[in-house]
Amino acid sequence: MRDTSVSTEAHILEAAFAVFSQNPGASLADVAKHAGVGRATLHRHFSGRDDLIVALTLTAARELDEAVEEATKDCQTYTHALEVALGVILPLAARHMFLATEPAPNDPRVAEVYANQTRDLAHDIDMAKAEGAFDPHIPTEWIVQAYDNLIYAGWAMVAAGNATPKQAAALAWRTLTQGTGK
Amino acid sequence: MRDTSVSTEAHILEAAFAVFSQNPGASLADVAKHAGVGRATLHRHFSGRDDLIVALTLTAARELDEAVEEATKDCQTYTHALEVALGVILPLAARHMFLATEPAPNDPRVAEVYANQTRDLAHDIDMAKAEGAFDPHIPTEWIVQAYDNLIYAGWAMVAAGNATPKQAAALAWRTLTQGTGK
DNA sequence: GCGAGTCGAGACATATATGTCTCATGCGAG
DNA sequence: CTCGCATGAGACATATATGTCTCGACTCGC
Repeated sequence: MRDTSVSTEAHILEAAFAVFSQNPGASLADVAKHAGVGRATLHRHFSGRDDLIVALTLTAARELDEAVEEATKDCQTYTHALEVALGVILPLAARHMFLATEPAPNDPRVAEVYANQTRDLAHDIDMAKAEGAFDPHIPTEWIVQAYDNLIYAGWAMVAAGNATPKQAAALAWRTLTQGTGK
Repeated sequence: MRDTSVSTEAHILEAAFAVFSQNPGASLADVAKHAGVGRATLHRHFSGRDDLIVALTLTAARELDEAVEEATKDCQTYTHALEVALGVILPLAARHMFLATEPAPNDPRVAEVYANQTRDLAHDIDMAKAEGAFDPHIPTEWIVQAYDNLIYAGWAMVAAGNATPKQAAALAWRTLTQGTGK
């Protein structure tokens, strides 16, 4: 048996990230063409659009987890880990952010992934609160929202050519922790 | 001649805001049904989906402009005006935010509206910088992004039932100006 | 009451995305 | 070399949204 299956799936997923990032409404034919595979082949690996989106979501979550894990493994504090994580998440946003606007397939695995991400982030923020990084009177839910949306803002800055990923991450972290005041 | 045309258009636009807010991918048939109008009637007033989206965009922009104008007309400083504006924009976000994810029709009027909004906001922020509200070393483009995305974060808080619009607006403004630190 | 204009319902045609199927091809394992 | 398997190309059927058209009913101004 040839082992091309795995690599074909990977190619399709990679093409899907590229195509959907630029045009979230692209057709599966567009994805197949960009992947250099036949439309039928795409259907052999993913039963339909929803299935593909689910696979993309799980892949994106795994990429994020691995990148954050790798980057923060030597961090001494939760606060520093959150800052470092922001720096590695932001460049990946260009690949992943379209999933936020995509109509989410009603899949339990996707729901679990999102729930886990939010829960883990809330946990780390609570720990950082205990370290004194955040005002304990501010709801953790708000800091989660602000964290996510300032990452999005940073990605928009990079996309508009107004900052490098590093600069955007620094601005986002500074704004989250100290605001934009003097 | 009956004057029902204007009111019919208004009904359709209102229904479109309601329907698309909950499901950005809804069909025009859904909009017509929700408006209590025949599908053909919708096409008599709006040539197609793109035309409808353009009308929604222009309507939303006008609503925002009027609300902000009215709320800030007595403000003494640009800084205070930005804070007040944030408070009136946030509740409207529930109606308007789907337009941000909608594939934007390539219409010059829409482009002009967005350009004006960004330009005006950047101008007000520059003025507020001069008043000392923002660190002049931070790019105005970033503050624009942070302002917009913290509004979105506030709307998400409200949508999740974690805050009232007033509370969310206060959190967004506090975060923008002072961050979430102690 | 009358006519003009608008409306709701629905038939009809069209476009596009989607999903399935077939068949010849190419490539690697044995 | 030969067989097996995944593939590319493309035909085919289907579903859904879209856009146009017609027709009878309604309402308002006159």
